[in-house]
Amino acid sequence: MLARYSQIKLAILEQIEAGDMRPGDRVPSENQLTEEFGVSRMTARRALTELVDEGILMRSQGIGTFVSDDRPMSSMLTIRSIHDEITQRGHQHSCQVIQLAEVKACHQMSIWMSVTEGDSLYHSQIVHFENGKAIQFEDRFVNPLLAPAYLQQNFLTITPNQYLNKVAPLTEADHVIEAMLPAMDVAQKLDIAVSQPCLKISRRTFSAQGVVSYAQLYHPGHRYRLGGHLDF
Amino acid sequence: MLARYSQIKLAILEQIEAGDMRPGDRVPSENQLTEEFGVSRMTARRALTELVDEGILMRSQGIGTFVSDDRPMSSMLTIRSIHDEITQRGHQHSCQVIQLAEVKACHQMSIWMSVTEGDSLYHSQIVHFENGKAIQFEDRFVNPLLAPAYLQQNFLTITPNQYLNKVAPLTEADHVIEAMLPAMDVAQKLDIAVSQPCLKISRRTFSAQGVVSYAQLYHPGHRYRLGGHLDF
DNA sequence: TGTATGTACTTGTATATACAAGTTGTTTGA
DNA sequence: TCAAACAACTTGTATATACAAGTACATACA
Repeated sequence: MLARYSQIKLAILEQIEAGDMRPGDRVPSENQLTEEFGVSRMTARRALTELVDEGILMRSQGIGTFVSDDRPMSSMLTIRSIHDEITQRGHQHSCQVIQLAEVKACHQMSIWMSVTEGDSLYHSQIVHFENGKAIQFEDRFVNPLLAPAYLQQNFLTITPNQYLNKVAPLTEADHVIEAMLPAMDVAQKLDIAVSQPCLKISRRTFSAQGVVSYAQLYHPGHRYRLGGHLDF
Repeated sequence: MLARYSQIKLAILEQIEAGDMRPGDRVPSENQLTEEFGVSRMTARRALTELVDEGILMRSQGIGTFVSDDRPMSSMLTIRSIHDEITQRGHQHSCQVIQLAEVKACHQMSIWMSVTEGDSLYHSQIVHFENGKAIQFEDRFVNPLLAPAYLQQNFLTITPNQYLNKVAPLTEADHVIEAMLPAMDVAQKLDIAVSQPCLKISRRTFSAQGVVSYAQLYHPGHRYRLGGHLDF
């Protein structure tokens, strides 16, 4: 059962999606939504406020709330399997599983993955190679409830990403990209010096049921770049 | 007169800024804030909710609200002025113009900017500061035909990005992100050691008339991260 | 000892209400 | 005619309240 403010959000989004409301059009005022949906003004307000925060709507005091302009905003990072990425370049992909085990969630991890501290998590560490050279060290935690057979997978034939996308299709993701010096063990796994900068991507992926996985991906700075293209 | 929920937000931000609360620390619960500031729970809640939306705090039902990792994040999906990015975090932006001149296009640059080798280009070098700390070294080449008054701008009041977007609205962009060690002169401008990794973004921006600008943006790895969110 | 239960906390959702503040159009009055 | 005042709308801020849902810990019980 969805929260009522979520239902109102969906109703508005559907109308925009269907073209019933176009950019610049006025959406019902808080009071109109209050009557239409039989909720209090604060609930209607919450729906509008969140849509404004998400960039879908714009509002001005005294005037009203409106559908904002279309922002096509193609995402610059599509989430692709490292395997596809490498083979698409015509190169050979191989990988080595370093660890595959069940662990207990520490405090930090429990917050990131929205589980209780001490809950079971699956943990995998895999190094990916492109033409024999290490190109990614993947340190990943997985929610066992959403991917119960994770530990039984043969990651030499299917990447974690591919598997997770199969059992719990992605609906959302957020990620952070940073430049850093690798810890000693990371440097060793990537076969680089500790003074070689790394590109690190920390990514949480969501399915409809919640956080599926938290992955930290380390790439040797001199062997890997991220590219993207934006249209406006 | 600031709204009370804004005052509470500021109070919390100041404590984080001052180091009284560090990443992972617990912030007062809604009820504690209610007593401490003499406001209703909904008002305290609004302060926390907005800080969560801004990525400053994280919260879990039944557990509490915590300070999240405090390094600045910028959305990687949109091209924004570094000035907006910094002021939106409530921080102070300043910058220093190192160079502003007309140069001849070298071979490499002529290809990147789709001009003839030897053609005139405008070249600027600017260091941007967040609360006095260098956060971006911007090395930019501009097509004079599309932004003829570029050299006359006062970049202390308008960033190159803002100006270019005004005279030649962006239609497209592509960029490459990489981790690297800074050259000596870059390290010096960012006031970091040459052994400190940098996040480098190389970006070409297009308007309807063609390539407007080619920029190389260097950020200290330990002071800057790129963040993004994807929906499917 | 181990398990269930209760309690006290946390955040999440929802309502009803009040007044402030900004905008627009109409009406009133000089 | 023109300008001030007003009314009717909008969103913005703030309170008091209630219950739901998730977590943690102590306590009671078998």
